[in-house]
Amino acid sequence: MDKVGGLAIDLDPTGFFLNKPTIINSFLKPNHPKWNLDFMDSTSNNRFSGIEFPVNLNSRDDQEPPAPSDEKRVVVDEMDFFSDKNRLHDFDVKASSIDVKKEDLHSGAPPRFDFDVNTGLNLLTANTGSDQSTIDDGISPNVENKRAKNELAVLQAELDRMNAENHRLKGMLGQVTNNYNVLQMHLVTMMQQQQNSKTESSQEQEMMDVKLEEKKNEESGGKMIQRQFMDLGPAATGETDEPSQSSSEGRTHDPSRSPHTNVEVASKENRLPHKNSSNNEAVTFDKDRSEVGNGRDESPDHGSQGWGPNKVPKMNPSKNVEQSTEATMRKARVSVRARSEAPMITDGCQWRKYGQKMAKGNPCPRAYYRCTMAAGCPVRKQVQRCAEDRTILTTTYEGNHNHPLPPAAMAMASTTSAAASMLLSGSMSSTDGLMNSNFLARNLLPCTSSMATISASAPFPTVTLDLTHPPNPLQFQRPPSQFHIPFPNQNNNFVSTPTSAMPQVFGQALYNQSKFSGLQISQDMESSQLAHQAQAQQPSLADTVTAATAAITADPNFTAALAAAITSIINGGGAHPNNSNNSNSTTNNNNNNANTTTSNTIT
DNA sequence: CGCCTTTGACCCGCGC
DNA sequence: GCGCGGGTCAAAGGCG
Repeated sequence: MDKVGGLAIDLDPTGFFLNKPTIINSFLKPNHPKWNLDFMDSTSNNRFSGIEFPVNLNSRDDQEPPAPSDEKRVVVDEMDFFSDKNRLHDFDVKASSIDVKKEDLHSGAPPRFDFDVNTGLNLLTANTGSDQSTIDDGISPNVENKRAKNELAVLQAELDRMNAENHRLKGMLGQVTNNYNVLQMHLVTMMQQQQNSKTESSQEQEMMDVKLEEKKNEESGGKMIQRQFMDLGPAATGETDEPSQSSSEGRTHDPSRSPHTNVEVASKENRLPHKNSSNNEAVTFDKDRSEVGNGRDESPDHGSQGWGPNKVPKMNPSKNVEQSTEATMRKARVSVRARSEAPMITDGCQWRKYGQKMAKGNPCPRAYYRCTMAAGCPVRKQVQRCAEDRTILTTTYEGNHNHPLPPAAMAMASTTSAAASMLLSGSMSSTDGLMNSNFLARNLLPCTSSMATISASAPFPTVTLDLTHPPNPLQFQRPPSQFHIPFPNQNNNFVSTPTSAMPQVFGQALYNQSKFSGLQISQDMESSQLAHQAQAQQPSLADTVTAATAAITADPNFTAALAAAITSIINGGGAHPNNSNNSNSTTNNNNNNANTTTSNTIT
C-alpha cells in the first residue's frame, strides 16, 4: 500500500496513480451516505472529479456527519470515478477502507479531509481528465447527472446520425422523383407520337367538318371567324407531318385554312391578338425581329418578351420551330389565386424581384419576379393582390424552367403545368374564343365549378386556378372575356391520356404537350365528334385537380390558405358557373385586354 | 461582399 | 404624334 500525502492508493497495474493527490472539492450528499470528491494529481495536474463512494462511517447509526473533532473511520466499499472530460468513461474503485479525518463538517465551508487509506484500492479501470468546471460551482456533479448527460450525448449523436440519414434519403427521393418524371415524359412523348400517327388519318375528315362549321358561322353571324389556333410547338409535330400545309397556310394566313396552323401563324396569334387577323399580318410580319426563344430569355430586354400585349415577341417566319415553340410556351400563363397573408405564396422556387409597378385599376402594386434557381431560367411570375379582396393573392406564372426542380417546387410546377395543358389544349385566338369557348361550355365541361378559369382574351392564353373559393359569388365579377373550365367532380372517372397526364415541371410539360395537344384538341372540339373529344379533354382537368392538391399539400402555408377551396373541389362542391361569377383571376393580368377581346362565359 | 429589394427611368405597343 | 399602361432595366441602398 502506498501512502501519498493524505491519500494512499494501492496501485493496480492496469490503473493509474494519483501522485500526491489533493482534494480540491468535496461534499456529502444530503440524506445519502455518499461522499463526492474531486482529486487533483499534484504532479500531472490531472483532475479526477466526481469521485463518489459510499461511506461507511464507523458511527453509522445515523447519517449525520460526525462531530468535527471526531476522527472516524470510513470504509469505502466502492468508489465510482467519473471524468468530466470524458464523460463516457468511469471506473470503479474497490477499496476496503479509508480513514477519514473530518474537519469543519458543521460549518458552511466545504469540508476538508485528511485521508489515510489503510487498505488498498483496486483500480479496475482508469481515465483521466481535467475539468475545472466542477471546481467553480463549489459542488461536485453527481454521477447520476453525469450519466444522464452521457445518455443525452449518445442520444444527440444518434439523432444527428438519423438526421443525416434522413437528409440523404430525402435527396435520394428527390432524385428518384426526377428520374420518374423524366421517364414519364419520355413515355408520354412516345405515346403522343403514336397517337398522332393514328389520328392523322382522320384529320382530313375533321378538317372538312371544321370548314363546314366555319362556313356556317360565317353565314349565321355575318362575321368572319378566322381559324387561328395557337400552335403549340414543333409538334405541330403531328401537324408537321403535313409540311406542305403548314408552311404555306401559315404565311398566307388564309382565313379559311384548316386548323392545322403552323408555327408562324401561332406566333402571330400571340403577338397581336387584339387586332384582327389582317392587321396582325400586316403589322407583325413587316417587322423583322428575331429575339424569340433565344438568349434574351435570360436577359429579357424591355419590350421583347414581356407579359403584356406589347411584349409579344416578333417572329420572323423564317425562325425555326423550336424557337417559336419556346416563345409560344412562354406566353402561356397560369394564374393561381389563393388567399394568403404572405406577400408571396411559397411555391418551392427561388425568385428574385426585379420590378414593381402600380397596375391600373388596382391600388395594390404588382411585383415582378424572376426565377433564380438556375442561371438563365426564363420563368417569371407576377404577384398582385386582388383589389376587391386583398387577402387574395394572384400569382401568374409564365415560362419554362430550364432546370430541375425540388419536390416542393415540383408541386406547384405540376399544378401550373396541368392547368396550362388544359389551357393549351383549348387555346384559341380572340376570334376563336367565341366559338371555342362555346364548344368547351357545351361539350367539354358538363360538370361545372368555378375553380379554373381560362382567359380566351389575348394576348396570351391564361388559365387561372381560382383556389380562393370566395364566399360571395358576386364579389368578383368575371370579366366578359373569360369562360370557365370547371374542375371535375371527384366521382368522374377520367381516363388519363398522354396529353394531360404529365406531372412534369412547368416548362418541360408545356413544351412537350404543346407538340400535339393544342392543335389537335382544338380541331376535335370543332369536329362533329364532340363527345369523344370531351372525353379526351377531361383528363387535363383531372390532372389539374391532382396537381393542385399536390401543390397544396406540399406547402403548409398554402394548405392553410387553400384548404377551403380544395375541399370544395374534392367534394365536387364547386358552384355552377351560373352562380359562381366569382373568378376574375385574370382580371389583374388582362384587365386592359378584356374589352378588346371576345369570349364567353360558360353557362 | 454578395445577394436582394427598391424605385425611377426607359422601352414598347396600343389607342386616340 | 402623343399619352397611357405594362414590362423591364439598372443604379442605389439594405441586409446578412
